[in-house]
Amino acid sequence: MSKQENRTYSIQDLATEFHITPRTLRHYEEQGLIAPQRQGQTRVYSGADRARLSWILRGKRVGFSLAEVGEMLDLYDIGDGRQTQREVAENRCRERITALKAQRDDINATIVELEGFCDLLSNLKRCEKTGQWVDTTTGEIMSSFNPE
Amino acid sequence: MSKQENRTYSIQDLATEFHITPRTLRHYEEQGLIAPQRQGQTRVYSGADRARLSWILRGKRVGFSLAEVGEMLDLYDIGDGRQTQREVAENRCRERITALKAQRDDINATIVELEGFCDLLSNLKRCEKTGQWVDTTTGEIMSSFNPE
DNA sequence: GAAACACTTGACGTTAACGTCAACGGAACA
DNA sequence: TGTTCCGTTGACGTTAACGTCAAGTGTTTC
Repeated sequence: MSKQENRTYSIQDLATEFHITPRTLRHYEEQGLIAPQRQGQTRVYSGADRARLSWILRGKRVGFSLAEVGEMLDLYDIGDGRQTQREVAENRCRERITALKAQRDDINATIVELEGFCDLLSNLKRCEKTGQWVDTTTGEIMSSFNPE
Repeated sequence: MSKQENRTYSIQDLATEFHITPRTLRHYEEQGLIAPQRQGQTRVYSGADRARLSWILRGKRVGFSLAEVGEMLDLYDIGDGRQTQREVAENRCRERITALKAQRDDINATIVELEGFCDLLSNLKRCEKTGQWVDTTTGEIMSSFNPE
């Protein structure tokens, strides 16, 4: 059904693909974020491991700590737990969503502000009159400059 | 023109308002992110300092390091520099915007996925058939569970 | 069968972003 | 005038997330 159901990956395979180092993968394993099979001593990663890694890295990109990523992954695993466990998981999950939305708002605000500043830089003509840069959050003047 | 043009703030004022510690403010000063006036030894923060702090903290919330925040603030200050300086600033700025948009995409994807998982938790009935949780990024099965 | 690889496990080093503590200074008040 | 608050400057401690060795174990390759 899937494209390649049971492919496996070496530590270097995943490291190269996701632009990280083998050390990083071992570190994630030490932290209990991922647990590949072994062939003797050598780690063998499955497709599910790869998906987990992808999740971990995206979690990192959005600002989660490894501990937080671990907690989120645990939530998935709790999916098959008892009713109360599931409710706890759902609440933690919704909290995260709320936090992420707030973070998205911060990012949007920053983008707007930086774009405004960029436009101001690329086209000073339109701002010769004011020559001031005002923070959109507080309405305070952060700095001023003199157009030529 | 502004509401309260020339108010000042003590280190504790700002610490309390922004839910940080005085130590943090001193640290930001050590890193050259902010430079309040002095009355003798004591730091006296202006409205502009407050705006700067607000910017710093939002930068942190969106995932900037202190060094990156410092660089961004420098860009603002370069606004009044020479033409070439300004072009450099604008490029760096646009790079940042691109990165922020990518980050926003990551956040949106994470929100979608978490919301899907939340819904799955809160209403298992609809998933009794599959009982599997699939990563949206890779299409790989991350875990499975048994509905009651 | 020796060399070259890829992988392993320690274990110590590093950087960022503060926390924490000691020791001190000046105003304000009982 | 002594204590109680802010505030200050060192300076060392801490945590997270790896980096960076060293030293050893298999496997393929010439």
